[in-house]
Amino acid sequence: MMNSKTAPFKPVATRKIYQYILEQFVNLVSTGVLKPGDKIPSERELAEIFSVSRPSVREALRVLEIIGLIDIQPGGGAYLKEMELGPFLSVIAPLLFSHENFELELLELRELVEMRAAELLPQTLTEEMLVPMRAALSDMRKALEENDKEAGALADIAFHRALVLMSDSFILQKTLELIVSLFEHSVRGGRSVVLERHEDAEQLMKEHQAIYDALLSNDREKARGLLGSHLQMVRNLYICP
Amino acid sequence: MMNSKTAPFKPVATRKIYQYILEQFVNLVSTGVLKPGDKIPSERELAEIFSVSRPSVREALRVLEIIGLIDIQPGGGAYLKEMELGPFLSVIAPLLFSHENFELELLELRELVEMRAAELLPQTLTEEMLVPMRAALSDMRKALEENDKEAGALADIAFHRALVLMSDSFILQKTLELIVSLFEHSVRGGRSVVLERHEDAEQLMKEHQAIYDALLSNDREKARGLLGSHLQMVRNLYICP
DNA sequence: CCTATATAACTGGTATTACCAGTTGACAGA
DNA sequence: TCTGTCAACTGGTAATACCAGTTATATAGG
Repeated sequence: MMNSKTAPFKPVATRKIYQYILEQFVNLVSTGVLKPGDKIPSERELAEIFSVSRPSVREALRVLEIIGLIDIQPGGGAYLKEMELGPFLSVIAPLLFSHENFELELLELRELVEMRAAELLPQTLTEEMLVPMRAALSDMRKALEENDKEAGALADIAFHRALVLMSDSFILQKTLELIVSLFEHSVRGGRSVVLERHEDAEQLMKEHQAIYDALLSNDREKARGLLGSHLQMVRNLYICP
Repeated sequence: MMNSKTAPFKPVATRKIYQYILEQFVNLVSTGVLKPGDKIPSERELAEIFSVSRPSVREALRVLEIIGLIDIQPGGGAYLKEMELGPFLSVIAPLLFSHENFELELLELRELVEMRAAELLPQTLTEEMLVPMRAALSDMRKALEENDKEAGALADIAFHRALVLMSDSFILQKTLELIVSLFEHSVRGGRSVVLERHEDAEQLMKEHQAIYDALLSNDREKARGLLGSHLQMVRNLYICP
C-alpha cells in the first residue's frame, strides 16, 4: 500500500449526483432566488435541465421532502415551502423517544429557553411588539369559552412562541420550534398538550394573562418571575395529570 | 365542493412505499434489533424482501443516509452506525447560517446548556465520573505542548462534552452535540474553533484545569462560577479574534 | 506449499424506458 | 350555464441494463 507521505495526493472527492442537485436547490433558497410558494419544475423537466436521469432528480427531491423544504403533490407538482422540521422529526422521533423521561427533559429545556428569552426582552416593550401575544391570549380565551381544547393548546403554544419572538434571538426561536415539534411527535404528545380538566386550562389562562399584564406595564422582572412559576406548573401538570 | 360536515369521511392516507421501508428500519433500530455496525442487505436483496422495486429501496436508503443512520460504501455495502446529524446539517447549514450572528447566538445557547448542566451535576462527584474530563484535560495539555491546535480544539470540545455528560441529562447532551455539529458546519467554524494565539490556548487550558480542580474537591458552586467566566471569555475570543 | 495475480461475482450509482394513478384544464354536449 | 368526457399533464413505481468500483475465489507462478 502506498504511504501517504510518499504520495502527497489528496483523495478525489466523488460526490453523488443527487448531492449536486441538492446543493443547487439549497443555495437558491438560501440566497432568496427561490422563495416559499414557488413551483418546482416537473421531475422530467429537471432531469433535462440538469442533464441527469429522473431517478437522480427524484433522490434529490426525496431529501428535500424529508428536510421539509418542498411539498410534493402526486399528480400535481412540487412546491417550495418554509422549511419545517416536521417530516424529518417524524422519521427520527422513535429513535429519540425510546429514551426514558425524554418528554420531561424537553419541558425542562423549554423552560431554559423561555426564561432566557425573557431575559433578552428589549428594555421597552412597545404596544406593537405585544400584538402577537395579545392575539394568542384572545384566542385562548375564546377556546376556553367554547371548550375547544384543541384550539386552546394551539393558542397556548402561540403565546409562548410570541414571547420568544420578542427576544429577537433567532436561535432561541428555532430551538423552541424544535422543542414544540418534538413534543408533537412524542407518543403522549398529542394528548398531553391538550388539558383534560377545564379548571386547569382556566388556571393556565390566568397565568398567561398575568404575564401579559406584567409585560404591558413594562415590568419585565415580574413577568419573568410569573413565567417561571407558570412553566413549573405546566411541568407539574405533565408529571401528574 | 363537498363540505366536510355533509361528508364525515376522513381522507385516505396514502403513504409512499419508501416510507414503509423507512419505518421498518427506524423501528428495528429503536427496538435494538438492528445495532450499529450491522450490515444491511444489498439493495437487490431488500427489494426482494420487501417485494418492491430497487428504486423504492434506494429512496429509503437515501433518507437513512441523510439522517446519518447508515454509511453507504459504493461497491461495498451499507452499514448501520450511531445516528449522527452531520449529513443532515451539512444540507441545511446554508439555510441556517444565512442568518446574521447565528454563530454568536450558538455560543450563547451553548452557554445556557452548559450552565444548566453544571446545575444538574450530582451532589457528590465520584472519581470515576471525572475520568472523561481528566482524559480531555490531559489531551489538551499534550496538544498544547506539541502546539497541535487541531488536537487542542478537539480536546476542548471533549472537555465540555464530558461536563454535560455528568449532568445525566439526555437532552442537554443531544443539544450540545447539535450545537457542536452546527458550529463545525459554519462558514468560519473550522477556523474559529482553532485558536491562533498560543497564549490564549494556555489561558483556556488553565481555566479548564481550574474547573476540573473545583469539581474534584466537590465544590460545585465554584466550578459553576468558573465555567461561567470561562464561557464568557470564549465568547469574547470569538467576537474579537 | 505459499504467494501473487487474474478472474468472477458481487456491490452501489446511474440511465432508460415503461406503465399506472392521480390531477388539471379545455372542450363539447346537454 | 352547467356537466361530463377526454387529453395532457403530474408523480409513484417497476423493470432492466450498464458502469465502476469492491471482494472473494481460483488459478498460475514462485
